[in-house]
Amino acid sequence: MPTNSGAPARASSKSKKSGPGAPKKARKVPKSFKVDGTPKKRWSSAERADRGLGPRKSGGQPNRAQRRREQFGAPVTSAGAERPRFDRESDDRPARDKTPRGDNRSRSDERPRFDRKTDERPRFDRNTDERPRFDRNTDERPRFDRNTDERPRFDRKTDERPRFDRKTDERPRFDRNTDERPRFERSGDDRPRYDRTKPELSRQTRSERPRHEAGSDRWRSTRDSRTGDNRPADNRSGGWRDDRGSRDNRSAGFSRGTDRPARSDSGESNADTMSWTARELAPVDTGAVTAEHGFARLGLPKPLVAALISEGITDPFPIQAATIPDALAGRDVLGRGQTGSGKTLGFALPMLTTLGGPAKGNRAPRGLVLVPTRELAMQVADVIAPLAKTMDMSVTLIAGGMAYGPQIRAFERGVDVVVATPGRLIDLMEQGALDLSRVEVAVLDEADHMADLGFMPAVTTIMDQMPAGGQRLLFSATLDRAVDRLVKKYLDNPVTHEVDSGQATVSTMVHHVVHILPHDKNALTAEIAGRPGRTVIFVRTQRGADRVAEQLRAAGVTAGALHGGLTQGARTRILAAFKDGTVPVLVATDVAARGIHVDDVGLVLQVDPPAGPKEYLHRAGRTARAGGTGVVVTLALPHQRKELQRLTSQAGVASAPLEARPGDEALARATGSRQPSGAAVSQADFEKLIAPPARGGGRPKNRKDFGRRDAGGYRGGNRRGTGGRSRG
DNA sequence: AAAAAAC
Repeated sequence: MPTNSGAPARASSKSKKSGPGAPKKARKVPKSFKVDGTPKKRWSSAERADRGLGPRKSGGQPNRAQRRREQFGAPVTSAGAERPRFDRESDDRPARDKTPRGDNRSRSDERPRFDRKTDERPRFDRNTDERPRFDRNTDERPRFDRNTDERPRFDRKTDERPRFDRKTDERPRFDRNTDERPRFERSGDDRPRYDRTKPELSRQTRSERPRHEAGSDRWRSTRDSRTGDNRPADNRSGGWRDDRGSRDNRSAGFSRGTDRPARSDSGESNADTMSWTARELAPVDTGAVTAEHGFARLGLPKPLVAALISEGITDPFPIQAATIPDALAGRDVLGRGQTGSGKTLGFALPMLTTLGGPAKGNRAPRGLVLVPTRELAMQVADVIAPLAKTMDMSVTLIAGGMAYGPQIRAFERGVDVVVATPGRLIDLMEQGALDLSRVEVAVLDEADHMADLGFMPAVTTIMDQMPAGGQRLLFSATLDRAVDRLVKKYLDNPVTHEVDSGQATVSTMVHHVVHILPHDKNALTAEIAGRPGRTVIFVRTQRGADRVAEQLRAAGVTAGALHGGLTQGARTRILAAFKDGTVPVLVATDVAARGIHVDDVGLVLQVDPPAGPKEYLHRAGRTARAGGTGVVVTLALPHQRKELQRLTSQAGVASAPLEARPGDEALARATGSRQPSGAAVSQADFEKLIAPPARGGGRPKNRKDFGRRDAGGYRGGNRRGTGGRSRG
């Protein structure tokens, strides 16, 4: 040890020597005692007033011990002998007890501390104190006498109360043999709603299907519908797949429901789901396509090229030009292209071309696209479906939060391409509704994300169901070593295409880190969100999204929250309202960070820092898509500055930070920020804005999922949906 | 650590 006699090291304080002559460090001495052990003078408020001082600030408030002294008299007085424990000179505690307890304890040192071994708290003098005391050895508190106490007590060994044991659970209320409620049986599944011979049943809403204790929170979910928090109290990080192993877990409320009632709309049906139907293209004239056309030169068939032209897509983007030929050649491909650079078509076009057309005979899916979120699944399916249609192939969207019936029936009819999120796909696999044994082309979109800890088990489960040797295409804007395990296990001699010219983000994107003060955060958020044009705001948590959206509406900015804790219907509606401009500001968790394309998002505001450089790039990538321009603003509180410096530097977008207070002109020039109106957007008005969208031209057929009660025909189509939300 | 992925 260094012999720093001038400043005793922590270990050396074992030394008894701490008297007046000893070297002192201020922090080693309880601050309310002088170094010689006598207590410091503490001014009374009258004395403070005499000296022209105001009341004590919080740090100077008497602490508990001091208040007690004032109230009960002072066991600790200037006579040091009366508080022997705190007289360092005469302290006779065992040496090890005199080890300093760390600087953070110094404040409390002025108060009698409780030492389990040596404490003889004066305030509870054994001889005079009348209050019942608890002594571990002798106490025979009458009210808790073990022998005479009549109250039922809990004894781990003999207690008969039904307790929940994961393995041996025999809770009376869920007795397997006597319970009458319809029950999920893994084998011999007789769930009525999945009876494939009676498709009508599948169309029933969940609330109409036989099910467990409708409305029973214990059964349904641990979701807290008041706070909007869908997180179960436990098992938050265990991975949702793990919950699937035990039906008992589910019955005991360990599940993670997806049917949280919409906020402040608690009367609404739980079955607030999303529907999807393939978009259709206007008929195209394939005769107009020449072999000289950009996409045709890549080797794509005429119907596809014609369909692209009809969509206004005439020339391949670089990532498409790079990956399509290799993919058509049957190679496994790792494709990395900047956000908004056209990766979806980069895998969709070769996949459809390879599949060539509808299968003859067995029409189990031959193409599979796996994506991390439901919204992205819908978006990808929306891109692929019309293209597939031109080649007489069908595309099915398989994702949670949607009715089972259409998905199961789709497989009965025959499907060529499946676009799916992992959870529902596995669910259907386990039901036997889905056969992946004929998949020829499998795509992992956002592959690096699909390879992370939370998704990996589900992804491998699915990949393992597909025949080995099929073609695999992995795409992401941030395709890094995270996918190595997947590549090693499932890909064969893949070719990598990285089309970003070394640039992390597109050149049309401008990045600002804005240093702000904590109390300015809400005002600045509102000013930036109040800019004209579409804005996406990212926050870290679901509740943060709800909160920021609410605050923005209170400030007069029409903003809606999007996160995984909402019902799927609510998710779909708010995204639709954002896309059509009804709601110009979307406040989202990272559920919207990847892949989601909305035209003309002019600015991405990160109110909370992203989790990492990849998340930064993906969030930022919601703007400046397909050649457009965009601004990315990241707010940085003082304690986040370093972190953001590191993040932006790792993401390759570091730039000189701005400092801004509300009303800042430089910020206004950079972002278009402006003072919001201040006229709050009421909850009722907001809910009108996100009323069920008229998807697919608003044909009643497409709206049935918003009027879920119409199955029996006793109620008109979307009545319930609009009626429920448009009141008030 | 959070979010996301099923009912």
